[in-house]
Amino acid sequence: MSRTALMWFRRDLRLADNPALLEAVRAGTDGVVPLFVLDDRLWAPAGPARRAYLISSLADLSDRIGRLHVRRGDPVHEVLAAAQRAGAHTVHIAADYGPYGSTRDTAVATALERHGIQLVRTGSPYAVAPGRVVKSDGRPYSVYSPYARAWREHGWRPPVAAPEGVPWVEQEPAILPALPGVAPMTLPEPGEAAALRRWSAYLNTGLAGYDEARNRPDLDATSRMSVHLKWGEVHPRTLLADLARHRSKGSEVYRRELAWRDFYADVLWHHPESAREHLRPEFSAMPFEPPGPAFDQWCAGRTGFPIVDAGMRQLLAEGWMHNRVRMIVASFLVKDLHVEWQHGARHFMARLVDGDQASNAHGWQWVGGSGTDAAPYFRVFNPVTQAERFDPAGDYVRRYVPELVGVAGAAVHRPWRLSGGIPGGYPAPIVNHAEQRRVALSRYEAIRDP
DNA sequence: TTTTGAGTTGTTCGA
DNA sequence: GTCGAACAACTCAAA
Repeated sequence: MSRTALMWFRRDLRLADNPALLEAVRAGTDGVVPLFVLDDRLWAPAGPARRAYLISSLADLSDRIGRLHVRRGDPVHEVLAAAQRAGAHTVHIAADYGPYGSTRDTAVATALERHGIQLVRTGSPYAVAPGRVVKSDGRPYSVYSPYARAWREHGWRPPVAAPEGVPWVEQEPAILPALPGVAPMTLPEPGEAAALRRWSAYLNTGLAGYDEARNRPDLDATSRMSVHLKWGEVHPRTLLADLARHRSKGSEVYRRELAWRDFYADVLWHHPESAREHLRPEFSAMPFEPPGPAFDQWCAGRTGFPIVDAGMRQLLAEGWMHNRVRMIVASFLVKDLHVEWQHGARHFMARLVDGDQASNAHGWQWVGGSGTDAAPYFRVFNPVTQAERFDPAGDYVRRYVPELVGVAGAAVHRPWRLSGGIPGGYPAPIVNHAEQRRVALSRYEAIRDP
């Protein structure tokens, strides 16, 4: 009887701290077939940055294990076909809790079962899997703080080591398919080893000051773990275990950010429709503007508000944006341009190298006010105040907005005030913020008490 | 069972 | 310039 197992990698492109892989090794005494399926449904909306990063991370994983089988198509067909070719009796995965992923996995499990093959789910991409932390009445939390407290009390397992001497099965030449739509751009170094190197360096140099410096886009003060967490090149358990050994205010705050990640995955698990719809139904009555020329200017980084434009251009250039700036540009789209959050969220997902459906949709809804535990409606980010507070010398803006490199210091945040006028080629502000703030507040007022 | 108070990444206004 | 209050409404947990 065959003892071959199939390890279906998805968002867990690592060998260390990978319980599903340990299960596969335990079950596959005769061999473990490593498989990745480029899922057509996920490939198309991933956008050039995320596609390019994924391909290079897969190449890295393939190098490390000898040969990763990469297929493209419908997972229901590809996983079954690969399992049958290998004679595998079990297929091993880390559970996916997203609206599409969980449905897809159920379909794959059903197809496998018809052929006597079992889909074994072990672990998840989260420290605490969605649905595991609930209130005393059994219902899910809808507010972050109590969730985070319960999340901490619930706790998580310690990391597990990478398996040694895995009998990887080389089934066929695994050449990454030539793929259209992969943009040549400068992306973070991919792979598990690079992720752990970066993390280790951050632990020693950046973490202690994280609580303050994390809000400063002009500094390179964040860990940049988001892309590695997105693809599971590192598991949050690994980070949490290291955080516990590096006690500081920065460490505490960093752990809270990991709790936000689990919280949003939990919210999406309980409310799958919130990936696309307002979580608070009253927002369906909110008047929004259809995306028009102003939306295009926002996408292109030509709103005339330097901090907004710098952020949007960083996104286009690097597939990444500093989190503080994500909030500023999101607030600008929803509350200054009155465009529904879904349009901005879609643009983000098409560009971000670390784009995660749960964090993205609920980050946007937090800003827009329609989410679980969202910012109160009257919290409208002022793009100039935010810029002066968090990019005090204007370095971040000048890095991404070449039209303004000649403007020294914080004056760069108000180019319309420069004595020589707005530098050539840079747009005038497309809206009056104070005015649009009042418009936003009155629109929120309207849906509050109909 | 009911009450109370804390929470939540901001801005503006007026003293 | 600095500081506290006001800007709502609601969840959650402790009292």
